[in-house]
Amino acid sequence: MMDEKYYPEKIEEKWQRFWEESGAFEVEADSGREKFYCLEMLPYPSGFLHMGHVRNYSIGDALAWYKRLRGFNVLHPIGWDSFGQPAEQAAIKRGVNPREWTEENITHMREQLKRLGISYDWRRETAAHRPDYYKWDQWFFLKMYERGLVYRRLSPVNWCPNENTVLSNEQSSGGVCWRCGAKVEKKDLEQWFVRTTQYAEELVADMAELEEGWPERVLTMQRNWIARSTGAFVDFPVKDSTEKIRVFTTRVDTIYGANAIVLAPEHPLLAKLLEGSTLGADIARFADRVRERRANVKPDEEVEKEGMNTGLFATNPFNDEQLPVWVANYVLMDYGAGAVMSVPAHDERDFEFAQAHTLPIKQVIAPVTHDKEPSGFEPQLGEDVSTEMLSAMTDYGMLVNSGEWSAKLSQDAITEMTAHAEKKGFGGGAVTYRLRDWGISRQRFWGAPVPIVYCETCGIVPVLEAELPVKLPATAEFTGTGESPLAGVAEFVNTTCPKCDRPAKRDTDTMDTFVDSSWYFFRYCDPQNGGAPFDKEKVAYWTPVDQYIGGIEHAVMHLLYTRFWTKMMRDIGLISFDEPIKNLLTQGMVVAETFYRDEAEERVFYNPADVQVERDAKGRITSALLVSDNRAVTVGDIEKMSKSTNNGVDPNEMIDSYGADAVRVFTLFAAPPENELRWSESGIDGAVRFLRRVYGMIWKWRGTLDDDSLGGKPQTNETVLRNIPELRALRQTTHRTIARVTNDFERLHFNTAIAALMELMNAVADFDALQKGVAEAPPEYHATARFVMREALEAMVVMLVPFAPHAAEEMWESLGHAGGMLQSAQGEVRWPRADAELARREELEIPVQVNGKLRGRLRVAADVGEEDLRQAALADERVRSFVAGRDVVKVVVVPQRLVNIVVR
RNA sequence: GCGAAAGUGGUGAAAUGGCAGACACGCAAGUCUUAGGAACUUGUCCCGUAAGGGGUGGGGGUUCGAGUCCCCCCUUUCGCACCA
Repeated sequence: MMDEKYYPEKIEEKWQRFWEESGAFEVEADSGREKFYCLEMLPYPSGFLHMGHVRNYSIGDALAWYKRLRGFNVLHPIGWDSFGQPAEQAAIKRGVNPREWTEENITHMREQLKRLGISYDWRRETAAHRPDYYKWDQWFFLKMYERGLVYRRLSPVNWCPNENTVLSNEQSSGGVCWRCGAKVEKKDLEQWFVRTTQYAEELVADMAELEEGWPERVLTMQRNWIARSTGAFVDFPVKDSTEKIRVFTTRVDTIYGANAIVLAPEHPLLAKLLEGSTLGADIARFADRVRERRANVKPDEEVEKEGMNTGLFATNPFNDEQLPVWVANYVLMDYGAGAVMSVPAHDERDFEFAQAHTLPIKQVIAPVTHDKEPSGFEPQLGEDVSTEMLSAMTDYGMLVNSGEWSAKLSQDAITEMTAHAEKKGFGGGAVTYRLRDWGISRQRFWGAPVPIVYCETCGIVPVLEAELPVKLPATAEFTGTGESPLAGVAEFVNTTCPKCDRPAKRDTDTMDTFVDSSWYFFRYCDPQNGGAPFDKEKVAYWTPVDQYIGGIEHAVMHLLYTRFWTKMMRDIGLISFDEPIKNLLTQGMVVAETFYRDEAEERVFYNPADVQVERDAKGRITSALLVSDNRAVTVGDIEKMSKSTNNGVDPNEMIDSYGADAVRVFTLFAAPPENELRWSESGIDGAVRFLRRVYGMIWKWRGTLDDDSLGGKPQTNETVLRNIPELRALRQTTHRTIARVTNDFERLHFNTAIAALMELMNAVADFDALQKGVAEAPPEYHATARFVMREALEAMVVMLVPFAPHAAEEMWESLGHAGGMLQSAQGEVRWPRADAELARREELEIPVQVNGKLRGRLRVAADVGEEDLRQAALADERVRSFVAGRDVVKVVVVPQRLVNIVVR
């Protein structure tokens, strides 16, 4: 049955077949059992698994197995984020059909996942590009349309000139395309938007629920992205007009220091107010220039503040001062009110602007902290301080030069002045967010069609629910021009109006793929449902997700959208909680060494597999040779695995050489999951070595553990145990290891869990070596030894399942358990239980310090009392030599741990 | 510029305020051999023959005791970047 040698290929194939045939990982909702929903971020089917995927799924699988062995009903599904640009790029560049391309990729990647032996319930597999899935994207769109949560508007969109497509704000963050890095331009198009801002407040507030289970980093990023800001709005009446200019400010306390009102170049009032004025045309030109400049600005570039005086004046409602109205490039139309009051003395940007245009600077806040120097100038209250002030003073302080508000503190003034503005009707408190609504229209083919029809008589008409899905046509003409490909498919475009039945045209845009991924893990709970996105009861059982695992790159977009989607689903009555994901683990990147040569034209990178590294006596890398020509290559930086640096490794090749189990063990052992994982070929060798040692030990002992001929049935014999320390010691190690590994799993510290198993293996090997010397021992000894060994080996094998499931199943079977690890559990909890009594050390080694320095060690019984420990420490000969001739000031005794003698 | 996180052997790393470096990789010496990309044994933070001393980016502090807590600085990584 079991081979003497460890042949991963054979074992892995055997158990993968067994799992599949026995439906080992297929689960159903069962209200009688506690559930655990373990989820990994679904992959885009690019065609090939990379090491990042391997890491992601190895982490998830370890946890899923652990929870299963602890008796949980574990939902562990997978699917495909199969809409999106690469399929369409392939269509444009190589003329392949996106659907066929996608399906082939899925088939290939599914095989790769199966070779890794990840324990998915494959019956629940979903794919975004299939009509039975995207039907529900469209259904959600209609639901949101009914509730006014999606709307259409003409909007300057972020446009990637390289990929000819619209990008969301998030996707164009920093002014570059998130995927290809091209400079983003602006273009006006009719777009569909999801009103994410309607939930802005909740998206911030509910983060309190996530503090426990989400990385602080992710919460910070989301908070920064939403950027809730409280302040006030104030209306400034325009002189000689009935119009008012509204500004938003967080520092209404500085309003007496305003020297101008500054509008964004796109501000709608400009055109209105300057109608017929000669300046109007100049301003329009200025606005155009600013816009063009903005589109072409490089990510790190500092843009100089430019502005134009409009000649208009607005009245400060607090003091009736007439302020000039400017237009400037640094004011943004889509934040706050699109206009600001410029207070140069107390705002850095306004200060810079005032400097650039030699505007007066008036100080209205005086510093109150005495330990802080006023920022570089002596306050000359009431004067223009533009010559003295070297930088803006943005701290809170005491109001000066502010009429009746003078001498108040900033914080109080903000509250009172906001109330005043509200009472007088020219302002009030306001909260703004940086978060924008989510533009979901894409001029793309490979996505879910927007279920909307345009009728000449009825206007914008939603498709009837019964008519869903609006199916994508088989193909379209892929020109790559940025025009929606669907617009060229007459059979698709031409339809009839759902309301009046007359000829009408369909929306030819498709939805952002983040729509698909916003709710996919709800669909896993009920993937075949034809009448609803999912059954409410099934989802109520399985969700929320207990543990989500994926890359940090989704910290904002995906994870924010899915939080929004959850709240929307709650409000349409599908679910009853606020947050979809209880615990989030963001795994680090997989990185590797790079090797290169600088050739005449370019830098040529060589794959680490083709390079031989030389080391010195300390193990430091001294040089590297390319194996093929035996000449040196330069050792480069450690970088994320990528094509451009040619430092990637192919999971398939790794599995071929070492087996899936070893790949998984190494992946989890080499670093904690949040850290970068540095791929190392020798590291994976170590993983194989470890598995081989365990396997060899099982092979050696497997038959004899049940063998009655030597001393009878293996069993514990209390007398033997009491008298033979090595037997007690192995039991102790076994139970200590169980406690450690269990605890490590709860903290998701897989690397230390594996280290603990390695230690147990070392202890087992030592014990095994001892057995040579006790051949003549009495039968009771052997019976007990076998019992102790069985206990150690079985615990080790079960705890190894989450990391190396194939090898562990094989070894479990050879230890005499038929039917597989899960089946043989028969509803029992298979995970071993640590017996605290057995794990307890009998004797402790207590370090003794003198003035904090280690001076001796005491061997004492584990239950030694505090006073006895103190006496023993003081009596220790070595310790005494350090204490002699000095006064003992204090003796600190930490029970079970340490003694520190303080002397003078 | 703003914000966050992190700095520990040659490397990946470990350490509820209590023996710094577990477990591995690499390296060194050795054993065996069917000479391998095997297995096993031993050693491996630094200085020192040793006794001993030093050591967790640097500096200060709290404490009987600090890799761990607090303050300042340096470096690196990540996120945001005219958000009023």
